[in-house]
Amino acid sequence: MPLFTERELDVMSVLWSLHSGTVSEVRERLDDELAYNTVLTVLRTLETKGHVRHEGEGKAHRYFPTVKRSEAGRSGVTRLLDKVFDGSAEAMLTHLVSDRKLSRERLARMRALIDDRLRDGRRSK
Amino acid sequence: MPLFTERELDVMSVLWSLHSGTVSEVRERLDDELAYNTVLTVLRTLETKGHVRHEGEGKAHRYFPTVKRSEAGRSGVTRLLDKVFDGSAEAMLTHLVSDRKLSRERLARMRALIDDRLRDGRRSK
DNA sequence: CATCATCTCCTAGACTTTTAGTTGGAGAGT
DNA sequence: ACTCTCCAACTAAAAGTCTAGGAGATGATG
Repeated sequence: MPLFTERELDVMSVLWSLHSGTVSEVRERLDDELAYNTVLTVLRTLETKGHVRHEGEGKAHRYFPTVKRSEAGRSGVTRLLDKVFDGSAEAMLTHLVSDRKLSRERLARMRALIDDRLRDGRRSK
Repeated sequence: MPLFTERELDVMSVLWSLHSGTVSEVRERLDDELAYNTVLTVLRTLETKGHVRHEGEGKAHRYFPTVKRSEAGRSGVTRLLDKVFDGSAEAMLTHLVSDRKLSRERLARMRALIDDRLRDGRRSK
């Protein structure tokens, strides 16, 4: 189960959206202004932990996530669900849909997702 | 925005479910077997940060959460949504409903939750 | 060859997690 | 009253992790 610190998550977030990145590329996209070396350090820590790997690219290194967004997503959701929502998926969903500007389209897709599950369940029960 | 470390979250989780607890009560409910002092230290750290408070009870201290589950829930969901799911509530919902033993009843309630939002949205748009 | 970007090595403060050892009070026994 | 034991809190601190970045080597390129 991948677990990230705050800063590591910032960096992973950038890598997931770029698919890969050099230290400079990551650095540019971060919200906070960090020194080049700081970003490099975080990437190396992530590499030690096995969450990213790198390849040489000219003189620079290009880093790739080895953990998928969805894996991190799963463990994050599980953790939050267990520890904070005491296993109540409804409680968590409430926060997900409340007080947030979700378009009708998005909400409709979300409902469709649940409908699908309800249909599947009927058969496989 | 309350932010908890791993261990702090374990302890908060127990406090939320018991509503309050002494060091020993919390200790007994934790999954990991920690020394009494370890739990005490975590509680004191949480108190310093303002996430719990305590009252005397005989010679012992009784700790109370000062942060509600729902507050922690909101910030947790927001963080996960932004950093891991790149703002996609559907993607997050997918993890919430997939590959988990959710009862029909629970799924139905979840759908109802979204239906409510869709109805509200129609009026307030 | 000088320069610029990037890497490697290293340091350091702050925070987290864990625990050993100490203090003090309440109740039980003598 | 004195001492023993038990419990809980407090003190102190070791060990580990996280965050941040300086100093200097390196290598590609003008």
